[in-house]
Amino acid sequence: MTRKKIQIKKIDNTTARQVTFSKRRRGLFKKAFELSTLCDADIALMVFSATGNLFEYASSSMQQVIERHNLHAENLGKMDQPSLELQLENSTSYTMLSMEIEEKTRELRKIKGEELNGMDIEELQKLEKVLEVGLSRVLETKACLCVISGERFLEEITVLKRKGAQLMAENQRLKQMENMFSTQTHVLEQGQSSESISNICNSSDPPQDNDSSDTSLKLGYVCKLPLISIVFSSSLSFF
Amino acid sequence: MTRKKIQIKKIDNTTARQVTFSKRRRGLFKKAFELSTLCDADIALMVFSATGNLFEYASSSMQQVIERHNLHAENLGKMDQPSLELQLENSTSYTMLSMEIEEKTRELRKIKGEELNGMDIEELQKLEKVLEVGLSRVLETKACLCVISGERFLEEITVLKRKGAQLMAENQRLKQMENMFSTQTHVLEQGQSSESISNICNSSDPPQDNDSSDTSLKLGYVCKLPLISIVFSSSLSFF
DNA sequence: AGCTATTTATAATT
DNA sequence: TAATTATAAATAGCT
Repeated sequence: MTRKKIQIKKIDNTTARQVTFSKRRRGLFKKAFELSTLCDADIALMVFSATGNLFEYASSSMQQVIERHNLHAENLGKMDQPSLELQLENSTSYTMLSMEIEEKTRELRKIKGEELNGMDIEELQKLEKVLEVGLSRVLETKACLCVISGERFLEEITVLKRKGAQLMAENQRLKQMENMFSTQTHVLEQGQSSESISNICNSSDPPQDNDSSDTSLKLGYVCKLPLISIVFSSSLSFF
Repeated sequence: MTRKKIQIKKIDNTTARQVTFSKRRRGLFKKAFELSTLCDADIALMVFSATGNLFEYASSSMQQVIERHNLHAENLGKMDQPSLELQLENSTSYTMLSMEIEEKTRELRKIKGEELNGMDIEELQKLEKVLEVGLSRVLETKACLCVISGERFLEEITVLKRKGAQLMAENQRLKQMENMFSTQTHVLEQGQSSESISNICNSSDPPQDNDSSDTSLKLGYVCKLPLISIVFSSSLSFF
Protein backbone atom coordinates (compact mmCIF):
# COMPACT_ATOMS: atom_id res chain seq x y z
CA MET A 1 0.00 0.00 0.00
CA THR A 2 2.85 2.24 -0.34
CA ARG A 3 5.96 1.81 -2.33
CA LYS A 4 3.81 -0.63 -4.20
CA LYS A 5 0.29 -1.88 -3.84
CA ILE A 6 0.19 -5.39 -2.39
CA GLN A 7 -2.24 -8.23 -2.82
CA ILE A 8 -4.18 -9.18 0.26
CA LYS A 9 -3.01 -12.78 0.65
CA LYS A 10 -0.74 -14.53 3.08
CA ILE A 11 2.77 -13.08 3.03
CA ASP A 12 5.18 -15.89 2.22
CA ASN A 13 8.35 -14.44 3.68
CA THR A 14 8.25 -15.15 7.41
CA THR A 15 10.24 -12.10 8.45
CA ALA A 16 8.27 -9.78 6.26
CA ARG A 17 5.10 -11.35 7.62
CA GLN A 18 6.13 -10.73 11.20
CA VAL A 19 7.10 -7.16 10.48
CA THR A 20 3.84 -6.49 8.73
CA PHE A 21 1.99 -8.20 11.58
CA SER A 22 3.54 -5.86 14.12
CA LYS A 23 2.93 -2.75 12.10
CA ARG A 24 -0.59 -3.53 11.07
CA ARG A 25 -1.55 -4.87 14.47
CA ARG A 26 -0.59 -1.55 15.99
CA GLY A 27 -2.57 0.24 13.29
CA LEU A 28 -5.62 -1.94 13.86
CA PHE A 29 -5.59 -1.37 17.61
CA LYS A 30 -5.25 2.34 17.11
CA LYS A 31 -8.22 2.34 14.76
CA ALA A 32 -10.26 0.31 17.23
CA PHE A 33 -9.47 2.76 19.99
CA GLU A 34 -10.32 5.73 17.80
CA LEU A 35 -13.65 4.22 16.75
CA SER A 36 -14.64 3.44 20.32
CA THR A 37 -13.67 6.93 21.44
CA LEU A 38 -15.13 8.92 18.59
CA CYS A 39 -18.40 7.05 18.37
CA ASP A 40 -18.92 5.87 21.92
CA ALA A 41 -18.80 2.25 20.79
CA ASP A 42 -17.96 -0.74 22.94
CA ILE A 43 -15.27 -2.74 21.20
CA ALA A 44 -13.36 -5.95 21.85
CA LEU A 45 -10.57 -7.10 19.60
CA MET A 46 -8.67 -10.36 19.94
CA VAL A 47 -5.73 -11.13 17.73
CA PHE A 48 -3.87 -14.41 17.81
CA SER A 49 -0.63 -14.32 15.89
CA ALA A 50 0.30 -17.26 13.69
CA THR A 51 2.65 -18.29 16.49
CA GLY A 52 -0.23 -18.36 18.97
CA ASN A 53 0.48 -15.15 20.86
CA LEU A 54 -2.55 -13.24 21.99
CA PHE A 55 -2.94 -9.50 21.63
CA GLU A 56 -6.16 -7.96 22.79
CA TYR A 57 -7.91 -4.66 23.09
CA ALA A 58 -11.20 -3.83 24.76
CA SER A 59 -12.74 -0.39 25.17
CA SER A 60 -14.40 -1.48 28.43
CA SER A 61 -13.41 -4.92 29.68
CA MET A 62 -12.90 -7.95 27.55
CA GLN A 63 -15.14 -10.14 29.72
CA GLN A 64 -17.85 -7.51 29.66
CA VAL A 65 -17.83 -7.26 25.90
CA ILE A 66 -17.74 -11.02 25.47
CA GLU A 67 -20.68 -11.38 27.84
CA ARG A 68 -22.55 -8.71 26.02
CA HIS A 69 -21.81 -10.56 22.83
CA ASN A 70 -23.10 -13.80 24.31
CA LEU A 71 -26.26 -12.03 25.38
CA HIS A 72 -26.78 -10.83 21.85
CA ALA A 73 -26.21 -14.32 20.54
CA GLU A 74 -28.70 -15.60 23.11
CA ASN A 75 -31.32 -13.08 22.17
CA LEU A 76 -30.94 -14.01 18.55
CA GLY A 77 -31.49 -17.64 19.45
CA LYS A 78 -27.92 -18.67 18.67
CA MET A 79 -27.49 -20.30 22.06
CA ASP A 80 -24.55 -22.33 23.15
CA GLN A 81 -24.86 -25.01 25.80
CA PRO A 82 -24.11 -24.25 29.47
CA SER A 83 -26.50 -25.75 32.04
CA LEU A 84 -29.82 -25.89 30.31
CA GLU A 85 -31.83 -25.16 33.42
CA LEU A 86 -29.84 -22.16 34.48
CA GLN A 87 -29.83 -20.91 31.00
CA LEU A 88 -33.57 -20.96 30.61
CA GLU A 89 -33.93 -19.18 33.89
CA ASN A 90 -31.29 -16.67 33.02
CA SER A 91 -32.43 -16.19 29.50
CA THR A 92 -35.93 -15.23 30.59
CA SER A 93 -34.54 -12.71 33.04
CA TYR A 94 -32.09 -11.53 30.47
CA THR A 95 -34.84 -11.31 27.94
CA MET A 96 -36.88 -9.19 30.29
CA LEU A 97 -34.02 -6.86 31.03
CA SER A 98 -33.05 -6.77 27.40
CA MET A 99 -36.58 -5.96 26.43
CA GLU A 100 -36.62 -3.12 28.90
CA ILE A 101 -33.41 -1.79 27.44
CA GLU A 102 -34.73 -2.20 23.96
CA GLU A 103 -37.87 -0.32 24.88
CA LYS A 104 -35.98 2.52 26.47
CA THR A 105 -33.60 2.67 23.55
CA ARG A 106 -36.52 2.93 21.16
CA GLU A 107 -38.12 5.64 23.25
CA LEU A 108 -34.88 7.60 23.29
CA ARG A 109 -34.46 7.19 19.56
CA LYS A 110 -37.99 8.44 18.99
CA ILE A 111 -37.46 11.40 21.25
CA LYS A 112 -34.27 12.23 19.41
CA GLY A 113 -36.19 11.97 16.16
CA GLU A 114 -34.07 9.12 14.90
CA GLU A 115 -36.91 6.67 14.42
CA LEU A 116 -40.09 8.46 13.42
CA ASN A 117 -41.07 6.40 10.40
CA GLY A 118 -44.49 4.89 10.54
CA MET A 119 -45.69 7.01 13.44
CA ASP A 120 -49.11 8.55 13.10
CA ILE A 121 -50.12 12.11 13.87
CA GLU A 122 -51.35 11.25 17.32
CA GLU A 123 -48.10 9.60 18.36
CA LEU A 124 -46.12 12.45 16.86
CA GLN A 125 -48.15 14.94 18.82
CA LYS A 126 -47.56 13.10 22.07
CA LEU A 127 -43.87 13.13 21.26
CA GLU A 128 -44.01 16.81 20.45
CA LYS A 129 -45.65 17.48 23.77
CA VAL A 130 -42.95 15.55 25.63
CA LEU A 131 -40.24 17.43 23.75
CA GLU A 132 -41.88 20.78 24.33
CA VAL A 133 -42.27 20.10 28.03
CA GLY A 134 -38.68 18.92 28.25
CA LEU A 135 -37.42 21.89 26.31
CA SER A 136 -39.38 24.38 28.37
CA ARG A 137 -38.05 22.83 31.57
CA VAL A 138 -34.51 22.97 30.29
CA LEU A 139 -34.99 26.59 29.26
CA GLU A 140 -36.52 27.38 32.62
CA THR A 141 -33.60 25.80 34.43
CA LYS A 142 -31.20 27.69 32.21
CA ALA A 143 -33.10 30.89 32.88
CA CYS A 144 -32.69 30.17 36.58
CA LEU A 145 -28.96 29.85 36.19
CA CYS A 146 -29.10 32.91 34.01
CA VAL A 147 -30.71 34.87 36.78
CA ILE A 148 -28.02 33.74 39.17
CA SER A 149 -25.31 34.69 36.71
CA GLY A 150 -27.28 37.77 35.82
CA GLU A 151 -27.35 38.80 39.43
CA ARG A 152 -23.63 38.55 39.52
CA PHE A 153 -23.49 40.77 36.48
CA LEU A 154 -25.96 43.15 38.03
CA GLU A 155 -23.76 43.41 41.11
CA GLU A 156 -20.80 44.04 38.88
CA ILE A 157 -22.77 46.63 37.00
CA THR A 158 -23.78 48.33 40.22
CA VAL A 159 -20.18 48.47 41.29
CA LEU A 160 -19.07 49.75 37.92
CA LYS A 161 -21.84 52.32 37.85
CA ARG A 162 -20.76 53.55 41.25
CA LYS A 163 -17.22 53.81 39.96
CA GLY A 164 -18.56 55.59 36.91
CA ALA A 165 -20.37 58.10 39.09
CA GLN A 166 -17.20 58.68 41.07
CA LEU A 167 -15.28 59.17 37.88
CA MET A 168 -17.93 61.54 36.63
CA ALA A 169 -17.57 63.57 39.76
CA GLU A 170 -13.83 63.47 39.30
CA ASN A 171 -14.37 64.65 35.76
CA GLN A 172 -16.46 67.53 36.96
CA ARG A 173 -13.66 68.57 39.22
CA LEU A 174 -11.24 68.25 36.32
CA LYS A 175 -13.46 70.37 34.13
CA GLN A 176 -13.51 73.01 36.81
CA MET A 177 -9.76 72.78 37.02
CA GLU A 178 -9.64 72.97 33.22
CA ASN A 179 -11.67 76.09 33.30
CA MET A 180 -9.43 77.50 35.94
CA PHE A 181 -6.40 76.58 33.87
CA SER A 182 -7.84 77.86 30.63
CA THR A 183 -8.50 81.16 32.33
CA GLN A 184 -4.95 81.00 33.52
CA THR A 185 -3.75 79.94 30.04
CA HIS A 186 -5.55 82.78 28.52
CA VAL A 187 -3.67 84.94 30.87
CA LEU A 188 -0.43 83.11 30.10
CA GLU A 189 -0.97 83.20 26.32
CA GLN A 190 -1.08 86.86 26.59
CA GLY A 191 2.37 86.47 27.98
CA GLN A 192 4.07 83.06 27.37
CA SER A 193 2.70 79.52 26.54
CA SER A 194 3.65 76.52 28.66
CA GLU A 195 3.83 72.96 27.33
CA SER A 196 2.69 71.30 30.53
CA ILE A 197 -0.37 73.48 30.62
CA SER A 198 -1.35 72.84 27.00
CA ASN A 199 -0.97 69.11 27.69
CA ILE A 200 -3.69 69.27 30.28
CA CYS A 201 -5.95 71.66 28.51
CA ASN A 202 -6.10 70.40 24.93
CA SER A 203 -8.59 67.54 25.30
CA SER A 204 -8.67 66.77 21.55
CA ASP A 205 -5.06 65.61 21.66
CA PRO A 206 -4.63 61.84 22.08
CA PRO A 207 -3.62 61.13 25.67
CA GLN A 208 0.11 60.80 26.08
CA ASP A 209 1.75 58.06 28.05
CA ASN A 210 1.25 59.98 31.21
CA ASP A 211 1.21 58.81 34.80
CA SER A 212 -0.82 61.76 35.99
CA SER A 213 -3.70 60.35 38.03
CA ASP A 214 -6.01 63.10 36.81
CA THR A 215 -5.53 62.21 33.14
CA SER A 216 -5.88 58.46 33.71
CA LEU A 217 -9.10 58.95 35.62
CA LYS A 218 -10.52 60.86 32.71
CA LEU A 219 -9.49 58.08 30.35
CA GLY A 220 -10.98 55.48 32.67
CA TYR A 221 -14.32 57.19 32.75
CA VAL A 222 -14.57 57.35 29.01
CA CYS A 223 -13.61 53.75 28.37
CA LYS A 224 -15.06 51.70 31.19
CA LEU A 225 -18.76 52.20 30.69
CA PRO A 226 -18.82 50.84 27.13
CA LEU A 227 -16.81 47.88 28.37
CA ILE A 228 -19.51 47.06 30.89
CA SER A 229 -22.20 46.89 28.29
CA ILE A 230 -20.14 44.63 26.06
CA VAL A 231 -19.50 42.20 28.89
CA PHE A 232 -23.13 42.15 29.85
CA SER A 233 -24.63 41.72 26.41
CA SER A 234 -22.22 38.99 25.39
CA SER A 235 -23.06 37.14 28.58
CA LEU A 236 -26.73 37.35 27.86
CA SER A 237 -26.37 36.10 24.30
CA PHE A 238 -24.70 33.09 25.82
CA PHE A 239 -28.12 31.84 26.88
CA MET B 1 -8.03 13.04 9.35
CA THR B 2 -8.78 14.61 6.09
CA ARG B 3 -10.31 17.93 5.25
CA LYS B 4 -9.08 18.74 8.70
CA LYS B 5 -7.37 16.80 11.43
CA ILE B 6 -9.79 15.84 14.17
CA GLN B 7 -9.36 15.30 17.88
CA ILE B 8 -9.94 11.75 19.04
CA LYS B 9 -12.81 12.38 21.44
CA LYS B 10 -16.49 11.61 21.36
CA ILE B 11 -18.21 13.33 18.44
CA ASP B 12 -20.98 15.51 19.84
CA ASN B 13 -23.20 15.73 16.80
CA THR B 14 -25.30 12.58 16.66
CA THR B 15 -25.61 12.45 12.91
CA ALA B 16 -21.93 13.04 12.32
CA ARG B 17 -21.15 10.39 14.93
CA GLN B 18 -23.31 7.83 13.17
CA VAL B 19 -21.79 8.61 9.80
CA THR B 20 -18.29 8.35 11.20
CA PHE B 21 -19.23 5.14 12.98
CA SER B 22 -20.37 3.51 9.76
CA LYS B 23 -17.34 4.61 7.81
CA ARG B 24 -14.73 3.77 10.40
CA ARG B 25 -16.37 0.50 11.31
CA ARG B 26 -16.11 -0.57 7.69
CA GLY B 27 -12.48 0.55 7.68
CA LEU B 28 -11.71 -1.30 10.89
CA PHE B 29 -13.26 -4.53 9.65
CA LYS B 30 -11.35 -4.28 6.43
CA LYS B 31 -8.09 -3.81 8.32
CA ALA B 32 -8.90 -6.77 10.55
CA PHE B 33 -9.57 -8.94 7.54
CA GLU B 34 -6.37 -7.80 5.85
CA LEU B 35 -4.26 -8.48 8.93
CA SER B 36 -5.70 -11.94 9.39
CA THR B 37 -5.20 -12.74 5.72
CA LEU B 38 -1.73 -11.26 5.28
CA CYS B 39 -0.27 -12.59 8.51
CA ASP B 40 -2.30 -15.71 9.08
CA ALA B 41 -3.66 -14.38 12.35
CA ASP B 42 -6.84 -15.47 14.08
CA ILE B 43 -8.92 -12.44 14.81
CA ALA B 44 -12.23 -11.70 16.49
CA LEU B 45 -13.69 -8.23 16.55
CA MET B 46 -16.87 -7.21 18.32
CA VAL B 47 -18.27 -3.72 17.98
CA PHE B 48 -21.31 -2.50 19.86
CA SER B 49 -22.66 0.76 18.58
CA ALA B 50 -23.80 3.40 21.05
CA THR B 51 -27.35 2.32 20.25
CA GLY B 52 -26.53 -1.25 21.24
CA ASN B 53 -26.27 -2.80 17.80
CA LEU B 54 -23.67 -5.51 17.42
CA PHE B 55 -21.29 -5.74 14.50
CA GLU B 56 -18.81 -8.57 14.52
CA TYR B 57 -16.02 -10.05 12.51
CA ALA B 58 -14.13 -13.26 13.07
CA SER B 59 -11.48 -14.72 10.84
CA SER B 60 -12.48 -18.23 11.93
CA SER B 61 -15.55 -18.48 14.16
CA MET B 62 -16.44 -16.09 16.91
CA GLN B 63 -17.07 -18.84 19.45
CA GLN B 64 -13.78 -20.46 18.56
CA VAL B 65 -11.81 -17.26 19.10
CA ILE B 66 -13.63 -16.48 22.32
CA GLU B 67 -12.94 -19.97 23.63
CA ARG B 68 -9.33 -19.67 22.64
CA HIS B 69 -9.26 -16.36 24.46
CA ASN B 70 -10.78 -17.93 27.56
CA LEU B 71 -8.18 -20.69 27.39
CA HIS B 72 -5.47 -18.06 27.33
CA ALA B 73 -7.01 -16.33 30.30
CA GLU B 74 -7.22 -19.67 32.07
CA ASN B 75 -3.61 -20.43 31.33
CA LEU B 76 -2.69 -17.09 32.78
CA GLY B 77 -4.47 -18.13 35.97
CA LYS B 78 -7.35 -15.67 35.62
CA MET B 79 -9.91 -18.44 35.92
CA ASP B 80 -12.14 -20.22 38.32
CA GLN B 81 -14.57 -23.13 38.42
CA PRO B 82 -17.11 -23.37 35.65
CA SER B 83 -20.22 -23.11 37.86
CA LEU B 84 -18.85 -20.19 39.84
CA GLU B 85 -17.56 -18.66 36.68
CA LEU B 86 -20.95 -18.88 35.08
CA GLN B 87 -22.53 -17.36 38.14
CA LEU B 88 -20.15 -14.47 38.27
CA GLU B 89 -20.54 -14.03 34.59
CA ASN B 90 -24.27 -13.97 34.94
CA SER B 91 -24.31 -11.62 37.85
CA THR B 92 -22.04 -9.21 36.04
CA SER B 93 -24.27 -9.50 33.02
CA TYR B 94 -27.26 -8.65 35.14
CA THR B 95 -25.38 -5.76 36.62
CA MET B 96 -24.45 -4.58 33.18
CA LEU B 97 -27.97 -4.78 31.90
CA SER B 98 -29.30 -3.09 35.00
CA MET B 99 -26.75 -0.36 34.67
CA GLU B 100 -27.66 0.11 31.06
CA ILE B 101 -31.32 0.41 32.01
CA GLU B 102 -30.48 2.83 34.78
CA GLU B 103 -28.43 4.94 32.43
CA LYS B 104 -31.13 5.06 29.80
CA THR B 105 -33.74 5.85 32.42
CA ARG B 106 -31.67 8.76 33.66
CA GLU B 107 -31.15 10.03 30.15
CA LEU B 108 -34.87 9.86 29.51
CA ARG B 109 -35.63 11.69 32.74
CA LYS B 110 -33.20 14.41 31.82
CA ILE B 111 -34.63 14.77 28.36
CA LYS B 112 -38.09 15.00 29.83
CA GLY B 113 -36.85 17.66 32.20
CA GLU B 114 -37.58 15.59 35.27
CA GLU B 115 -34.07 15.55 36.62
CA LEU B 116 -32.28 18.77 35.80
CA ASN B 117 -30.97 19.67 39.23
CA GLY B 118 -27.27 20.18 39.45
CA MET B 119 -26.74 20.37 35.71
CA ASP B 120 -24.50 23.13 34.47
CA ILE B 121 -25.12 25.45 31.57
CA GLU B 122 -23.08 23.37 29.19
CA GLU B 123 -25.00 20.19 29.95
CA LEU B 124 -28.26 22.06 29.71
CA GLN B 125 -27.30 23.42 26.36
CA LYS B 126 -26.45 19.99 25.01
CA LEU B 127 -29.82 18.81 26.27
CA GLU B 128 -31.50 21.78 24.67
CA LYS B 129 -29.81 20.95 21.39
CA VAL B 130 -30.99 17.33 21.55
CA LEU B 131 -34.52 18.48 22.33
CA GLU B 132 -34.50 21.04 19.56
CA VAL B 133 -33.23 18.54 17.03
CA GLY B 134 -35.83 16.02 18.18
CA LEU B 135 -38.60 18.56 18.10
CA SER B 136 -37.67 19.82 14.66
CA ARG B 137 -37.60 16.26 13.35
CA VAL B 138 -40.99 15.54 14.85
CA LEU B 139 -42.38 18.72 13.35
CA GLU B 140 -40.82 17.87 10.02
CA THR B 141 -42.35 14.41 10.06
CA LYS B 142 -45.68 15.90 11.00
CA ALA B 143 -45.36 18.40 8.19
CA CYS B 144 -44.76 15.45 5.90
CA LEU B 145 -47.98 13.81 7.01
CA CYS B 146 -49.62 17.20 6.70
CA VAL B 147 -48.59 17.38 3.08
CA ILE B 148 -50.06 13.95 2.51
CA SER B 149 -53.30 14.95 4.25
CA GLY B 150 -53.08 18.27 2.51
CA GLU B 151 -52.98 16.49 -0.79
CA ARG B 152 -56.21 14.79 0.09
CA PHE B 153 -57.73 18.17 0.83
CA LEU B 154 -56.32 19.53 -2.38
CA GLU B 155 -58.03 16.73 -4.28
CA GLU B 156 -61.24 17.53 -2.52
CA ILE B 157 -60.77 21.18 -3.32
CA THR B 158 -60.14 20.38 -6.95
CA VAL B 159 -63.33 18.37 -7.06
CA LEU B 160 -65.27 21.10 -5.32
CA LYS B 161 -63.80 23.77 -7.53
CA ARG B 162 -64.87 21.78 -10.54
CA LYS B 163 -68.34 21.56 -9.08
CA GLY B 164 -68.15 25.26 -8.38
CA ALA B 165 -67.25 25.93 -11.99
CA GLN B 166 -70.16 23.81 -13.13
CA LEU B 167 -72.44 25.69 -10.80
CA MET B 168 -71.11 28.97 -12.05
CA ALA B 169 -71.86 27.92 -15.58
CA GLU B 170 -75.31 26.89 -14.38
CA ASN B 171 -75.62 30.31 -12.81
CA GLN B 172 -74.70 31.99 -16.04
CA ARG B 173 -77.41 30.07 -17.74
CA LEU B 174 -79.81 31.09 -15.02
CA LYS B 175 -78.80 34.72 -15.43
CA GLN B 176 -79.41 34.47 -19.09
CA MET B 177 -82.77 32.92 -18.30
CA GLU B 178 -83.33 35.73 -15.84
CA ASN B 179 -82.63 38.28 -18.50
CA MET B 180 -84.92 36.49 -20.83
CA PHE B 181 -87.56 36.35 -18.14
CA SER B 182 -87.11 39.93 -17.10
CA THR B 183 -87.58 40.99 -20.67
CA GLN B 184 -90.59 38.77 -20.64
CA THR B 185 -91.64 40.14 -17.23
CA HIS B 186 -91.30 43.63 -18.48
CA VAL B 187 -93.64 42.63 -21.15
CA LEU B 188 -95.81 40.86 -18.61
CA GLU B 189 -95.72 43.73 -16.13
CA GLN B 190 -97.06 45.83 -18.73
CA GLY B 191 -99.89 43.36 -18.60
CA GLN B 192 -100.02 41.11 -15.45
CA SER B 193 -97.48 40.01 -12.79
CA SER B 194 -96.90 36.34 -11.99
CA GLU B 195 -95.69 35.01 -8.66
CA SER B 196 -93.81 32.08 -10.16
CA ILE B 197 -91.96 34.41 -12.45
CA SER B 198 -90.94 36.91 -9.76
CA ASN B 199 -89.68 33.99 -7.64
CA ILE B 200 -87.20 33.12 -10.31
CA CYS B 201 -86.26 36.61 -11.34
CA ASN B 202 -85.80 38.51 -8.12
CA SER B 203 -82.31 37.39 -7.08
CA SER B 204 -82.16 39.75 -4.09
CA ASP B 205 -84.96 37.84 -2.38
CA PRO B 206 -83.83 35.13 0.07
CA PRO B 207 -84.29 31.76 -1.60
CA GLN B 208 -87.43 30.03 -0.48
CA ASP B 209 -87.62 26.44 0.58
CA ASN B 210 -87.84 25.28 -2.92
CA ASP B 211 -87.21 21.93 -4.50
CA SER B 212 -86.42 23.43 -7.84
CA SER B 213 -83.12 22.00 -8.99
CA ASP B 214 -82.05 25.31 -10.48
CA THR B 215 -82.44 27.15 -7.20
CA SER B 216 -80.70 24.52 -5.12
CA LEU B 217 -77.75 24.55 -7.46
CA LYS B 218 -77.47 28.26 -6.99
CA LEU B 219 -77.56 27.79 -3.22
CA GLY B 220 -74.91 25.09 -3.45
CA TYR B 221 -72.54 27.30 -5.32
CA VAL B 222 -72.85 30.11 -2.85
CA CYS B 223 -72.45 28.02 0.29
CA LYS B 224 -70.06 25.23 -0.52
CA LEU B 225 -66.91 27.17 -1.25
CA PRO B 226 -66.75 28.85 2.15
CA LEU B 227 -67.30 25.46 3.73
CA ILE B 228 -64.28 24.08 1.91
CA SER B 229 -62.03 26.75 3.28
CA ILE B 230 -63.24 26.19 6.81
CA VAL B 231 -62.57 22.47 6.62
CA PHE B 232 -59.17 23.05 5.13
CA SER B 233 -57.98 25.68 7.55
CA SER B 234 -59.16 23.80 10.61
CA SER B 235 -57.31 20.75 9.38
CA LEU B 236 -54.16 22.77 9.02
CA SER B 237 -54.41 24.22 12.46
CA PHE B 238 -54.56 20.65 13.67
CA PHE B 239 -50.82 20.40 13.07
C1' DA C 1 14.10 0.39 14.01
C1' DG C 2 13.50 4.59 11.01
C1' DC C 3 12.49 6.75 6.57
C1' DT C 4 9.47 8.18 2.52
C1' DA C 5 6.96 7.38 -1.60
C1' DT C 6 2.66 5.85 -2.14
C1' DT C 7 -1.62 3.95 -1.16
C1' DT C 8 -5.62 4.11 1.97
C1' DA C 9 -8.76 5.98 4.92
C1' DT C 10 -11.71 9.41 5.81
C1' DA C 11 -13.69 14.53 7.33
C1' DA C 12 -16.05 17.79 5.15
C1' DT C 13 -19.03 18.83 1.74
C1' DT C 14 -22.46 18.37 -1.81
C1' DT D 1 -28.31 8.12 1.89
C1' DA D 2 -24.69 8.07 -1.19
C1' DA D 3 -20.77 10.35 -3.95
C1' DT D 4 -16.83 13.44 -4.18
C1' DT D 5 -12.63 15.40 -2.87
C1' DA D 6 -8.94 17.35 -0.31
C1' DT D 7 -6.13 15.88 3.20
C1' DA D 8 -4.46 13.07 7.03
C1' DA D 9 -2.87 8.55 8.21
C1' DA D 10 -1.06 4.08 7.29
C1' DT D 11 2.29 1.43 5.50
C1' DA D 12 5.54 -1.46 1.76
C1' DG D 13 9.82 -1.49 0.52
C1' DC D 14 14.18 0.17 1.71
C1' DT D 15 18.19 1.26 4.82
